[in-house]
Amino acid sequence: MELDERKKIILKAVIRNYLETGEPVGSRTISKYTDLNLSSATIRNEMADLEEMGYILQPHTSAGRIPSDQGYRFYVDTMMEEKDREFVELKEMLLERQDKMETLLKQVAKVVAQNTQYAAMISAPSTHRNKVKFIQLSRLNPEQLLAVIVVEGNVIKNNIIPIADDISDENLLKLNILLNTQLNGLTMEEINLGIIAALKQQAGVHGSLIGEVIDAVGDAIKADDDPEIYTSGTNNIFRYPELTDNGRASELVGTFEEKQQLGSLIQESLEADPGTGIQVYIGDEAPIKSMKDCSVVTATYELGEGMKGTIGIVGPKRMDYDKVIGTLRTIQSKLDELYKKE
Amino acid sequence: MELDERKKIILKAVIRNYLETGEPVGSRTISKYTDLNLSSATIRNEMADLEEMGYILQPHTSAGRIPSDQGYRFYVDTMMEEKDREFVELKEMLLERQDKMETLLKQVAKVVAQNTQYAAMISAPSTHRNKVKFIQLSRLNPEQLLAVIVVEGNVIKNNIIPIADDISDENLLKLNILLNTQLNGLTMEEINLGIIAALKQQAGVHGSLIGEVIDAVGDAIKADDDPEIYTSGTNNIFRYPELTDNGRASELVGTFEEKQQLGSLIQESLEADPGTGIQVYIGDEAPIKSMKDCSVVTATYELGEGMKGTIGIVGPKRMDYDKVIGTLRTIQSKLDELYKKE
DNA sequence: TGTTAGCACTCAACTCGAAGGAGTGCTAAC
DNA sequence: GTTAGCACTCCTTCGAGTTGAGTGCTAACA
Repeated sequence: MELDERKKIILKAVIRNYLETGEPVGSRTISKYTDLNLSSATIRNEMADLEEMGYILQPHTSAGRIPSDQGYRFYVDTMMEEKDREFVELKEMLLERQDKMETLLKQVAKVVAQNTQYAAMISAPSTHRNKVKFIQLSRLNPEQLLAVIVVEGNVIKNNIIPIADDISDENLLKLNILLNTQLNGLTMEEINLGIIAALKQQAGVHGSLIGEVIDAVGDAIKADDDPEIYTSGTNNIFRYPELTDNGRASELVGTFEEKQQLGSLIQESLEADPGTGIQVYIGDEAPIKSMKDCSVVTATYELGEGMKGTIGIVGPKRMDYDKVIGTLRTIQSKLDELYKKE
Repeated sequence: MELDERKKIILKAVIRNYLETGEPVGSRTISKYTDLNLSSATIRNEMADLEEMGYILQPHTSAGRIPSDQGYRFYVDTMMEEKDREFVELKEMLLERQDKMETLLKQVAKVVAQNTQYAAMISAPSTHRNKVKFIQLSRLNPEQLLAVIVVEGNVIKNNIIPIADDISDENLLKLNILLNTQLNGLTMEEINLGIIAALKQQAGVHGSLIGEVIDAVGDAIKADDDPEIYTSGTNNIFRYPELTDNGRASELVGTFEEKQQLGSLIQESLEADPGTGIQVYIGDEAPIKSMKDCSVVTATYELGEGMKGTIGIVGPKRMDYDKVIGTLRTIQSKLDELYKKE
């Protein structure tokens, strides 16, 4: 069977109505709601078809219809194609460029959660593809060196390196020059074991000490800080009984604490990004079991210089997709503006 | 009226029983539970007295008794006096000394939450009283300096300082020497505006540029990183209906996300610490409104060099105080061991 | 005087059935 | 193809009745 124009209108009306009220939608409501001027009986026939086709379903025999996952998917797909969403005016917007990335990200998560009334999460941009701008080794004391590495985007990494023997100022200076000339301009991704080995060779036969230090610097660069993810508005899930009834709240709250699980979701969305930067996962489509009754909308953001991160919004399937996507687009562009001048 | 020995035994029996079952305790239960060999009628008389004295209360006329806040307080106080708690064997213990403080703290929170089955939080040790070990300014590029400050305990702070004019290598070297000779050995707390002003004077009439840089270094030192607090096991609160019924879960989950509120609680417990390092807040005693139906147990820990932080456990009032306090004591000593050798 | 048995009473929790109502599917007529 | 009408379904709500745990009080007992 085909989804003819009238069925589409009815389907959309059902979904819109359900998004607003959260209650199953009956045929009489649709009959009044739309300007199709059809009786409820006719609508009933159409709705029976739509149910057979899998777009809507009945919680029980004598109830109205609610959208199925397939129905939501249809709605999201056609909506996204149909019109470019307008930007949304954000309330309590207070995004300023921050010294600390962390502060900014927490702010963004908060603004998003407050504006949408869903749970929000945000991942720190990966710096793997950022270029090393500056490396410095300093002697803290005879047993410890301090390595400071600055990459584009002013992300700073520190590492304290324990050393077996003291190192002379001269050697330290040489080492600093060597590291900077050889590594500056490379991305963290590019600095692999081969390059480290080559470095060691160039450092000459200064003995194992230098080798150790170079290894430690390499480690510091590669060190994959576990995925930094910040969340906000977790308690917004309590606004939606379908997410919290039957003790499901516990599972969801737990998931929001397990940053690793959220990380996998964000990873997935980065990989699957078709270019629009926005993706919608409905129910089982998200790779996290505890979110099977949720919808997740993710957006890739960019903070200049190719630093990409992801914002995610988690809410009930009857989420206000328009508003959420609008909010995310707005945030995307604000962040873009904020860091354009760099 | 006095709390005679028999009343104490009965009160403890009521509390113990309620901690185990979570159900109001009736007189017949006590009559069998204790070896007082008293009939339920006698117990009823005693319980009526205890209620009048405020140690227990009835949810409704025909129900058993549950402990009041005052009752819990009595229980905790006498228990804590009576015996030194034994340490508790921790399950899934995996505490290793970590390069990153953050990783360790998250681990501790997780271990505590898993072992107690309550919600746990931990604050990063304050470094205000730690001494500055090392300061270094480096030139990133003509417009930016990088300030790196290392304090005892190997805590590293970074700051990028924008400068109006380029600075010569010579001046930078001088500045570094000045900063290190003047500030090393002082605690972050001690470095106030007066000292900064004195520094500026010593730097001479090098003009406003140097002054600005010194100010920025001062700011970097004082910069109060907002209280780093990590939580784990938030979803454990769902194990206790009295915390989650009537939509109270939302408020609690929200509180666990608002690190600032948790910070005030931790601050309060640091200030009130009588020396034992362990404190119990029952109901309203904690300074956070949303925790009025909870008990909070806090413990101060120390990571060598006077770096003190706080661990907190939040659960229902009918918390297994013995186990919780034992767990915290165990953690305290493990952390102490872990960092003793520094 | 303290303890106990006995009894009437209270009140939350559970069960059950009836009533109400929203909504459907089907049929027959337009 | 559309619609009015009607029987049917099934969730929800409500009140009544029942149950059972537990109490407070009284009177008797050691």
